[in-house]
Amino acid sequence: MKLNIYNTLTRKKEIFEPLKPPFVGLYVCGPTVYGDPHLGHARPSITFDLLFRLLKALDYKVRYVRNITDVGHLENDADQGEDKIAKKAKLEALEPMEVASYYTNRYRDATRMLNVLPASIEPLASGHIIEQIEMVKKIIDNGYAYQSNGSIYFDVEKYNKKHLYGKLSGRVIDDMQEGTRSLDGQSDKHNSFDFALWKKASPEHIMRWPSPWSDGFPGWHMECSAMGAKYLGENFDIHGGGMDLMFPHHECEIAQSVAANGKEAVRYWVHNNMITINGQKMGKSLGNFITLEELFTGKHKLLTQPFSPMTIRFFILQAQYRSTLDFSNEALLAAQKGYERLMAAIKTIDKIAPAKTSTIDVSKLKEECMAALCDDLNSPIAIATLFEWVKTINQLHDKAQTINAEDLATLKKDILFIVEDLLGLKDEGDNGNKEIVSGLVEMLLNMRQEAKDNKDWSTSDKIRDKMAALGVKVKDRKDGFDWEV
RNA sequence: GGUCUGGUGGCCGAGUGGCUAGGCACCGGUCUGCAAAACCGUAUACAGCAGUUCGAAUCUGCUCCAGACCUCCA
Repeated sequence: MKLNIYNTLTRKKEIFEPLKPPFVGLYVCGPTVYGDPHLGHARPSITFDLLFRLLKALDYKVRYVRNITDVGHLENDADQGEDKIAKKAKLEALEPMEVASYYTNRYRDATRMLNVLPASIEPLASGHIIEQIEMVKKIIDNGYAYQSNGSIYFDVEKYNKKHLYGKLSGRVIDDMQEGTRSLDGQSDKHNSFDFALWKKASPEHIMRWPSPWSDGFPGWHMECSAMGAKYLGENFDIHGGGMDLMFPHHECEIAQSVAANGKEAVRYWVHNNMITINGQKMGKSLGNFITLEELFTGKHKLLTQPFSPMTIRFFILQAQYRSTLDFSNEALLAAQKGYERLMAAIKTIDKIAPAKTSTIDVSKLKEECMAALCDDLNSPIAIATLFEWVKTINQLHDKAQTINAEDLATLKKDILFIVEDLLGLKDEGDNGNKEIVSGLVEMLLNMRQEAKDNKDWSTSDKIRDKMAALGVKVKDRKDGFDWEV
């Protein structure tokens, strides 16, 4: 089965053909670590985790590179633009790397909870300064960058004469000139749309490295080009990220690669859409985001209850990655119920008694789910298919249909493969359910107490015996009961 | 202003020319001491207008509305 994937570059779904099968190079823009990971971050994490899992299931040997941006990401592109990490560090009186490490850990914790597989390589921008400097040198040597007050800028106009700047985002350079004319503080740049490859650090700037041009730091777009080339080669298969990165970030990456190496690096550009809240993009700059921790704990004014990591994952997978997905308590609650129903059905499989013959065709499950996922990661269709099987499983349990032992084994194997291995959904089980457990035990024992009060001894003994069998010891007292596991 | 998406039933969300996903919620029924679960069934929809077509949610045009990007954002 072949993967069909939407390529932003061509605005079409294309059959995926790796450059060097069976190897696949996948690069995805990770977070800039200056704040807590939020629901928006979960989207690309899960989307490309699904792609990673699917590619592996298709027997490709995948090298998945997901970077951590810990330097170079400016607040804006003007000369006075402040590095995001440095700014946060100043605010909290910390070493910049302290900030970066803290939020990197927070990000890793959150993605682990979402059952996102670790990337093959998770490089830090700050660990690849040399590679970035080397790439800037190449661009300068090829005549596509100029120096200005110790900073190096990419000469977009010159590049655009030979190549097409804007091919990914559909942007035209002449239009852009008008749109951004009003910004001040760009005296170092020849044109407003030129972007920084290397920035000279101001005296108070802490994060700085030596370079042939000045003590400074690399521009944001450099890191992905440099690290992608380092770990995946000058030519690789897939580059992913959020749609909001399409311009300027990814556009600049293309220009940098062409300017440095004479060819484009990426074959397939894949972009996930945004999560919205009340129809508006959820984003740090808009201040309307909900962090993942807030979701997991329910501590946010917009949340009526906590939502588990798997509920979030299921919620995101219920939409196709190229559509916007609107957040609401109602939608999350629906996702939670649906997820629970799916998990319950998987447990029910073990209770089905095999029959001599099957009235169902088990082979279709895996086939249809794989076909859906291979069609541009259509996880909603895969999930819809799963729910048809949830119904079938329940019917089998009710003996409205029959299944033989062999098919039953296949059914279980395939459904676990789709749900756990591909979609990455796992049973959250009893973790952290102590309150529920003790609540349940108390409730049972209170019921038993009522039975005892009514002298319904058979019931009360039955409850005690069954609970004992489950490992709950009941101790009667004069005025009630004690219990322990 | 430029570029680009999208508007599907109470909510979320698939679906690119006929066969009208799926989840959640609702309603009726079966089952059940009651409840829950499960099963069976019903209902509700394609922003508007015009056009193409035997036939359009799906194609074309226009209108309205919403959103994204054009400064940083996943």
